Amino acid sequence: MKPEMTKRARRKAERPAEILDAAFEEFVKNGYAATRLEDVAARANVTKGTIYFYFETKERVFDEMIRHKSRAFFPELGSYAEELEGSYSSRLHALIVFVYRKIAEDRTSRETLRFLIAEGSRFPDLVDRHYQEFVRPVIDQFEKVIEAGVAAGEFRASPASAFPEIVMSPALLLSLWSMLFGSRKETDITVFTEASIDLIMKGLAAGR
Amino acid sequence: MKPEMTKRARRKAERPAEILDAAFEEFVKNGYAATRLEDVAARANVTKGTIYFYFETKERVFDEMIRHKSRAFFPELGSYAEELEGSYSSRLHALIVFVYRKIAEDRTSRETLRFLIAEGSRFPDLVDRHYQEFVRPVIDQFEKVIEAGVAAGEFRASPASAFPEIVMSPALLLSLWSMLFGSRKETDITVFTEASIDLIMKGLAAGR
Amino acid sequence: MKPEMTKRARRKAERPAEILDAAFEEFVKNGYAATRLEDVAARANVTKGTIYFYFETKERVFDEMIRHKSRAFFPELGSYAEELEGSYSSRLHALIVFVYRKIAEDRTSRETLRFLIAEGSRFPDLVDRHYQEFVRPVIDQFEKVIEAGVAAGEFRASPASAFPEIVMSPALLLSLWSMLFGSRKETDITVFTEASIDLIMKGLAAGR
Amino acid sequence: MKPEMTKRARRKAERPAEILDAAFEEFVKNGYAATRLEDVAARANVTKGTIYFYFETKERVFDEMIRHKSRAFFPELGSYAEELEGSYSSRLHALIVFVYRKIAEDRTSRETLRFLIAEGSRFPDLVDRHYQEFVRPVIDQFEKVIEAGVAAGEFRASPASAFPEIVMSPALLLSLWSMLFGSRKETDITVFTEASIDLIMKGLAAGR
DNA sequence: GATGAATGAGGCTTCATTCAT
DNA sequence: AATGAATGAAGCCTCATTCAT
Repeated sequence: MKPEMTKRARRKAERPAEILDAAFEEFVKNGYAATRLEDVAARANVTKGTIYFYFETKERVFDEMIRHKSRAFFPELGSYAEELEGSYSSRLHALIVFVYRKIAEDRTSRETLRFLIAEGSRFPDLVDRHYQEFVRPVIDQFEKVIEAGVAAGEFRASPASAFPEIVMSPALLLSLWSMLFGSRKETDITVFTEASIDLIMKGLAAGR
Repeated sequence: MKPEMTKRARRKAERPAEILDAAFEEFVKNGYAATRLEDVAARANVTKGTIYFYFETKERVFDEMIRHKSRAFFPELGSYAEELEGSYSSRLHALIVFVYRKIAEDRTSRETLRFLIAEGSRFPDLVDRHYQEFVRPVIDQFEKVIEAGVAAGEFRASPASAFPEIVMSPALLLSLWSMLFGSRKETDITVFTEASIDLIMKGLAAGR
Repeated sequence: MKPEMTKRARRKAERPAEILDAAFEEFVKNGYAATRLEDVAARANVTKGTIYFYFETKERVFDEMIRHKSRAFFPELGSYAEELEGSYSSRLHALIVFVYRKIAEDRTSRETLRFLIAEGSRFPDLVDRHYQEFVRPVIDQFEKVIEAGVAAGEFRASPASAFPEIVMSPALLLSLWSMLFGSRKETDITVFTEASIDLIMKGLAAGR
Repeated sequence: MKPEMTKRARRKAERPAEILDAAFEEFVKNGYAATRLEDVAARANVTKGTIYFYFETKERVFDEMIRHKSRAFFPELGSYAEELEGSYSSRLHALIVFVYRKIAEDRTSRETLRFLIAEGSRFPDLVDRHYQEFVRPVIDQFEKVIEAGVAAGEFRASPASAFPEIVMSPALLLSLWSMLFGSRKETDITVFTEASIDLIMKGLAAGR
């Protein structure tokens, strides 16, 4: 009768992801506490009961949603820097651009960051996991490239080497800016990115 | 019996601030939606009804709490840069230190930033106001100093001049870090500050 | 300083009545339960506390308000019919006009009737009192005139004599109409009155 | 276990009516503002939440309750007079008896009238609707019969013809009487009805 | 698997009432 | 006499969660 009802099995397999995608949108819109599971259900075209068939509680929905959205996030991350070639400053440049793409430009990661900031105290495990899986590895990548660059005489032995995350701080600023002022303050991402990379590179560069 | 229960008038004048201070703590702990006004009342040593004597709704309590906490925040801000003397790089240095002190080290401003991120969509006016009163003025200060420094030949004409806020991005990173990972990742603020300033200054410095 | 504050004593003596007048207006506007004593106070230009200085409870305010408004209502009632002269039909005519004036045209009595209907079950004493002081006496007046008229051969011995209040039913209808449909259905009171009296008189008149 | 707990579907279809019936009783007992939805729920053997599953607000419950109770009220009304035969005075007689039955004797309609009087200002739409659906049609019926009767020479061209509702005023008086004085003043409805009809008929009758 | 009616704890808000000043 | 800050009981409404179908 209903053509879209043909592959029931297929639907069934997709349901959880559909629910989590709907949950993402609703949680983005209202935050954790103010989101009603009923609205999540409506957006996913199921009923409240169905959500409880797949997830035990609202907290669980939120937690799984974050996992779901983070899943295919930085899979290539661990090895990205190793594939880079050329001068260390060009490698660092590539790495920063990579981070910008992930952090500042992508809506999902921006909203995930917002979730961590807003609901972190309610979901400390989430924060831990993100630190270990995403933040720490990224910092490590930066650290390696910078240290190697210093060793190679490309970068000076600046005190900033002790805080490699500084080089990604403009990306976070951009992310925050669009999170907070979104429509209010338009920023040309490309130009901003190049400007910040230019500043960082000059800041790190060895004298002469 | 209770010595602090002296003057009714004095209490009345203090009550709103007491309530807003209590509200700050509770909202910090649970976020807007998950905070119960009853807990705010208990923390302020009043009853629920008293809160409603001073504030119309929970939203209003939140809004006024933010105003209250922001009030004496950047009063000297507009004129700070003008009082600075010496080379432009030393002025910029002083300005960055000033911002660090305000943004990265102060718990109140950190949590206010968290509120803006977490509840901004529910309180768009708040975000507007903070942009106009705090963010824009700070950016303007940076812009003036940098432009003057460029004109004086102290700083190079870098593309970063178009985005003066970049120079405060490490401060925001630090603020975010302590917001998110607080206990998990201790950072030596002083060292971090100096490291980031060193990086920024070198990045802006005129060649030769 | 404030000229209206001169005669404090005078104010004091008038306060209760001012409060009750204000209460009347507010109770008319919202009904008993939905009226806030605070609004009554505001309308009377006093504060809530003052109301409690004069009246024990909200119920008491309502009760006294009704008494206050009913006080000078039918003082002449008991003796009105006795002062009438002429034919019984002219006396009845005068009596009906008198009732119309009191019941159908006067806002205070109309709203009092509404109070009795709306809040009667909460204030049974009020209803009792009004029945004994106003309704019963009026009916008795009608009864006397009608009986005398029948005895005199002016009116026929109709079964309606057993229910003298029937002759005032059009007045109540009019009162109800304006209570309910007020603006919706304008009725020319004078014409309506004369029409209903004409009908009643003809209905009571002795044949031939 | 509980035999009445049979079919879920059947319950679902019945619930709203059960709730509205319970609401009627509670609103009758206390009036709109003083009625607690919790008591309505208890009377309907459901919980508070269930009421909100079917109705959006307390106002909505009240509004729908009135609709529910008025629904099968005057369905035959529009055509009743047309089915009447015989002399116009016998038709009018039948019509008045019909109205008595509906208005003065029926508890539901009496309490509905009380609601309109008591809560009319809070629910102006309700008053409008009742005027258009019930009051106006009834008046129109009377008007037609009286005019035809006048044209046929059965009734005189009295000024009361301009206010046909006068003929139902005794019925409203009776309704009011039982609303207000209920137990206090017992009236024999049948006798009262006949007495008032006798009066009205004589009042309208053509001379000779 | 999915539904959606039903539950009930819990939070926001109101307001009659009190009482120190 | 009058004030108005403070109280706290009570009611409306929401929504996560359950469960019979």
